[in-house]
Amino acid sequence: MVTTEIHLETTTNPTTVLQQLFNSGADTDLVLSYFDWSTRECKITYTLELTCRLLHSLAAAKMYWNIKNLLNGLVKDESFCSVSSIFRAFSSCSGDRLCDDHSRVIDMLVAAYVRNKKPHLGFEAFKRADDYGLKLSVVSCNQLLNSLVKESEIESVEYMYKEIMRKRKIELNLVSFNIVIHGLCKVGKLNEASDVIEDMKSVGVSPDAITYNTLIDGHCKKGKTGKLYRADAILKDMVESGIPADEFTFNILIDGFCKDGNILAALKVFDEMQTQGVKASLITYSSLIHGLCTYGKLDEAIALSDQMMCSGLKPDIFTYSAIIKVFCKKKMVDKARELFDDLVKKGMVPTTLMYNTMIGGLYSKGDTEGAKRLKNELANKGMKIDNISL
DNA sequence: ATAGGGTTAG
Repeated sequence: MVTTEIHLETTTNPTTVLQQLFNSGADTDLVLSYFDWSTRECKITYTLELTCRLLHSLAAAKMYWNIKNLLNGLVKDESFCSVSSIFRAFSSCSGDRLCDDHSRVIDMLVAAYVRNKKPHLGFEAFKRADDYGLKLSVVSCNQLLNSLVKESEIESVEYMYKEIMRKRKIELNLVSFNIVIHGLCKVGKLNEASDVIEDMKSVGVSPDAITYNTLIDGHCKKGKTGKLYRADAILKDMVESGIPADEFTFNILIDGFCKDGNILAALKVFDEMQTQGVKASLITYSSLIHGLCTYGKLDEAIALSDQMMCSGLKPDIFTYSAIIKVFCKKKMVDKARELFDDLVKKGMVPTTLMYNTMIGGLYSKGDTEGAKRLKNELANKGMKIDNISL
């Protein structure tokens, strides 16, 4: 049995105690206990250097859960430590060169920024990690890329992608490529997205259904004339590569054709979907019902919503919204009102747009009283009608 | 998983 004796000089300064603990080679568990206890009881904030020294010890001891907690605290208070100060503290607290343990802490720092909704700081950390020769993991990179896509920070996504591909130290995987392609499609950079598909193939990563679906959706949502033609061509590529269209593919195409005003084509895809044994979902029905409503095919829309109910699907807020719109447009306001009450009863919260639709429907039927009641209800929730349209 | 895991549709 090994016993470590620690000789502490009589002192009341927690910083001195912590330093002595480090220098005496105390167990990381013990150092952490003292760090936590003194932070809590003495309300002390240690210097970034000491904190980083602790983080490094924790990494060496593989105490990752503790690192995660500590980093969460650091990241929440960004006035206390900038990204650059953290890196500086790391290089000054370690005598030797930065090692794998440092990489791991910095990797977890990036993940902490993402968790705390600060992707721009994660991006800064990504750049600095490279300056300091630290290697991030593909998991943290993907988390960062994904949060940058969500924030529509596509320039940063492109920068990261290009740097990683140029330096070839981090090996991107299928998910990484899919995230980058999604980001590019989101801002309409469809050619760049296709280039990424070529890149991934050249490094031996094969596109999957998500890759193709993302690109197809990109073409449906962007581009003017012939956009569905291009989407169709990608679908052909997809199937030829041995990847069959799935639920996402069909839904993307159906919505694409509906938004393009080509209801017949959308219905054809809907048929094909069923022929191939892919089950229609709430998303399928809400796209179609919405499309049919927009182009005045109200009876078909109602028939489809009946079909949906019969298939055992329970409408959600999106499908309710589409069906209510259909009934209002058909001046079957009682039926619409019934559904409106129904969804509220089920605990769903109507959107302002749905109130607008209902109020518009009631007015067009001459039910001024009913319209006023709903208007008041809306006002009581602090919401406002903008424009009433059907 | 040495911690941790990310992507597509209304």
